[in-house]
Amino acid sequence: MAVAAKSKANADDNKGRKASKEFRRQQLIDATIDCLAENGYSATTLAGVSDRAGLSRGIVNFHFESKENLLIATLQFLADEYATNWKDAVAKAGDNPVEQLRALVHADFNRNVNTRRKLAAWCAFWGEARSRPTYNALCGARDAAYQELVRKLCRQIAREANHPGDSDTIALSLDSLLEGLWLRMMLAPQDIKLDLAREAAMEFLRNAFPKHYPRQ
Amino acid sequence: MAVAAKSKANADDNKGRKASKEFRRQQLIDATIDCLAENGYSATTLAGVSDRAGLSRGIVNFHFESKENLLIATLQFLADEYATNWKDAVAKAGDNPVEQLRALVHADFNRNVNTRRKLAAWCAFWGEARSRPTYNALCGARDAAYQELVRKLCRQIAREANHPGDSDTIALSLDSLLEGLWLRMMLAPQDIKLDLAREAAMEFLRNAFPKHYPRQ
DNA sequence: AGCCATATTGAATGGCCGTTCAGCAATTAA
DNA sequence: TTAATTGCTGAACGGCCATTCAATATGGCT
Repeated sequence: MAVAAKSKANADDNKGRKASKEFRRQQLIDATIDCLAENGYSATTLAGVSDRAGLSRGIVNFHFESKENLLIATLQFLADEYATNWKDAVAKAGDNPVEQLRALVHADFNRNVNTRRKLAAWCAFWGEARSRPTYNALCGARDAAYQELVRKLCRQIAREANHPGDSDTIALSLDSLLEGLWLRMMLAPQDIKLDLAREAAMEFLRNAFPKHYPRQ
Repeated sequence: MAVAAKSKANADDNKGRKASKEFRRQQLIDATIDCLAENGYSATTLAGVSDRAGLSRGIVNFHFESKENLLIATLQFLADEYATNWKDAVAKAGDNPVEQLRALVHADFNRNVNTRRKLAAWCAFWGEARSRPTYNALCGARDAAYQELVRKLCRQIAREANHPGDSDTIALSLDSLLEGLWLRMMLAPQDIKLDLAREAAMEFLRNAFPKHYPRQ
């Protein structure tokens, strides 16, 4: 899905040999996400990926050198997309920390980033992250910059409100809650839809900072 | 570690051929948890498991028929242990919903259940759960009964307090927060220790039900 | 048209891993 | 001591899968 990248000015080179290197890479990354979502990490094979992309067996090694590289590139893509998403959202929210934090939370449930297949792919990498340093580094999905920003915003808001609790603890809870909601959406998608999850996260904000996120 | 089970009255049959069937199974399950934690799901092999258990190659198929069965038994063990842990904790907490919920939260950070290796094993299964119905069923770690109880307790407490928010939403957030904290403890164990995670969860309760969980 | 560069193919290769099973060793019963 | 039972072993087998690479197809260029 959503193959956006194109290297040069040539627009619609999407089929056959005309496809640029960048396009092929993205095509294979998309197929990999599909396979991860459908079969899990352990059952994701190069044969499966190339079949799904409608290309031949050797194609991945041609474009990525190895399976490992393909998987890293896939995770890298997910991480970049995720980071771009929340950075854009915050940038659009203006200067107010309260609005910025609200935007950050909403960004997590953006329909572009928060797809079933992408959720499942993230989760597949989480499962392997402990044993692979490279994955672990990229899997700090909500990476250092994200966490730092959440902490900063919580601190600002808490100071304004003379909030009794420790703002860093609230920031940690918020991070974890968002990740936990993603995990639940993966494990039990029938129970918890996007709107419900976002509502749960907003309810958290209302409880943590009642003055800044009033009800109704 | 912590191999407790023994089938009959014979106590210290822990080595050699005397080991009972149950003991061997548990020994292999423990080795599997170690391998999952160390190598991840995809790199967990029967050779690795039997090596770690100090037994021969064919041992797993002898006791479990197949690798798949071993993994299911391992997940089953983790799920049972987890369930026993929170049920015991709640039982000891008396009749008060407030105390019961507090006990439930604390149970999640019990040092018996919340180990690095067990966390990592859980996470390994989460990554595969989407594509394997059997795992998915068992991976509702905080299973139906657990979630039902959390909802019930939140409802009771919220009613007493005339709480403005929807108690089911708070219950969902709490579930997700706890799972998210587990995930974070796995992905970044150096950043977040047991005490910090528990503190974050308790802070959530204080914010959600300030009258019932007062500060200090 | 003819040529070159290069993207792509797919059969061949080799390694790894789950499974099998005939045999061995330990324990128990007779 | 002998026989029978049963836990356990580890070599052998077969299948799957990542990787390689010589051959081929394609598009751009002159």
